[in-house]
Amino acid sequence: MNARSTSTTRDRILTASTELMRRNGYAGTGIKAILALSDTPYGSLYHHFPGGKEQLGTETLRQGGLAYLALVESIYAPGIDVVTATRVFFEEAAAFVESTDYVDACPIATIAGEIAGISDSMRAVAAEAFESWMAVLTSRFVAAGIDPSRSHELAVELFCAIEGAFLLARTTRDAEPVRIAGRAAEAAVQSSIADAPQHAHALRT
Amino acid sequence: MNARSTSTTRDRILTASTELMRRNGYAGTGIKAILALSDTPYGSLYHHFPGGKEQLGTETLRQGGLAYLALVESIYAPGIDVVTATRVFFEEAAAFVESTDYVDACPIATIAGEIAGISDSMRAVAAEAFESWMAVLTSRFVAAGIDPSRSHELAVELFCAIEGAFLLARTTRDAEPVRIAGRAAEAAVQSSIADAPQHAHALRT
DNA sequence: GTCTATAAAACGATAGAC
DNA sequence: GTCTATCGTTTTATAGAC
Repeated sequence: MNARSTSTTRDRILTASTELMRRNGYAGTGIKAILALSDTPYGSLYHHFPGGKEQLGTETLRQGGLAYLALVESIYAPGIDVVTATRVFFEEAAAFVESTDYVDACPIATIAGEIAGISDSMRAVAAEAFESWMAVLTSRFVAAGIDPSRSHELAVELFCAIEGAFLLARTTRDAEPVRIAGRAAEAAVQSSIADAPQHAHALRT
Repeated sequence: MNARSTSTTRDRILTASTELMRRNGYAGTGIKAILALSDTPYGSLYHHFPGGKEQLGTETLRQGGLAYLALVESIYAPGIDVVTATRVFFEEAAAFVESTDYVDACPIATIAGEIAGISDSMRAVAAEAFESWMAVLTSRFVAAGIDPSRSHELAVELFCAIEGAFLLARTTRDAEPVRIAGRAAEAAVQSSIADAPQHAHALRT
């Protein structure tokens, strides 16, 4: 056995789980649907995921979180202008939602909203993923000269804008909310840079 | 039979459904759990909701939408300063999420995210509810002297901010994102008024 | 590690007495 | 309109052959 063959089946299951759960949520996605999509026999799933559905959900959240983290890091590449990055991020998000006919948006938001109140272990993994995205944004804003405290707020604002817009876009089958949220986000980043002091930080009244 | 007794059982079922589905979603909420919470026998549900679970979900979305519409209308009361209303709205939202130990937030967002891709009829009802809230916001902003097109964008931005913040607050068990989003929303409304070409007098000072 | 057959429980829904 | 008993299906999970 080589390294590739030992992880292929497991990855295929996880890919199918991510695709289905991001659309229909955790409770709305059946084990059998995951097996059918990944073309995997029933028993293999419990060999690779002995913890059953909850383990599968947890690792789906983790994988989705890492995938989106990579996307955020690639768009907010170190050294790239954060205003431009913000515009590109929302533009690409809007185009993506449209390209999937409004079924796919955030890989883990639907799951997170559903399990936040019933599984604390899954909730914690989702929280970790969300915070990892915002940590990247915060660090990029700080690197752009924005006050650390303001950078964190800005990251939270951007997160809220994109997630709220994703929900609205999927529900109304219209990507315009993502573009509207994007223009607002871009302006917020722009004005935060304009307000940023060059050296000593001044207290704002 | 009088008017009150004919609607009591039905309302009790709907109240229980709203409470459970807003937390655990549509697929995550079982009929039996709704019956147990509402202390209603099994058969009564299918007497009042012959369409079964999907009808129950649809009317839950409708009721949740109307309840939140009333809340938005009460906070954004005609004649009240929209900047103040925005601050109050987010402050009360943050306090509410905390008071429920981060399990309750938007009454229909969790359901909407889950069913957007599987039930077009339920999706349409959720979209109608979301748009009714934004219509109130838009009309209030227009009344405050903000350009109609800008008013609509502002309403979308506020919707995205609160829904994204709700998701983040429930997932991280922290209401601070709601407060951060609120301050940003308040500033956005404020600056939109400042940019407004005409007089921005509130009807009442 | 892969696969099938099946167990055990939960689900949505119905029938029919009252 | 209320309530109980129960149907048929689907669900998660396991057992055991290969």
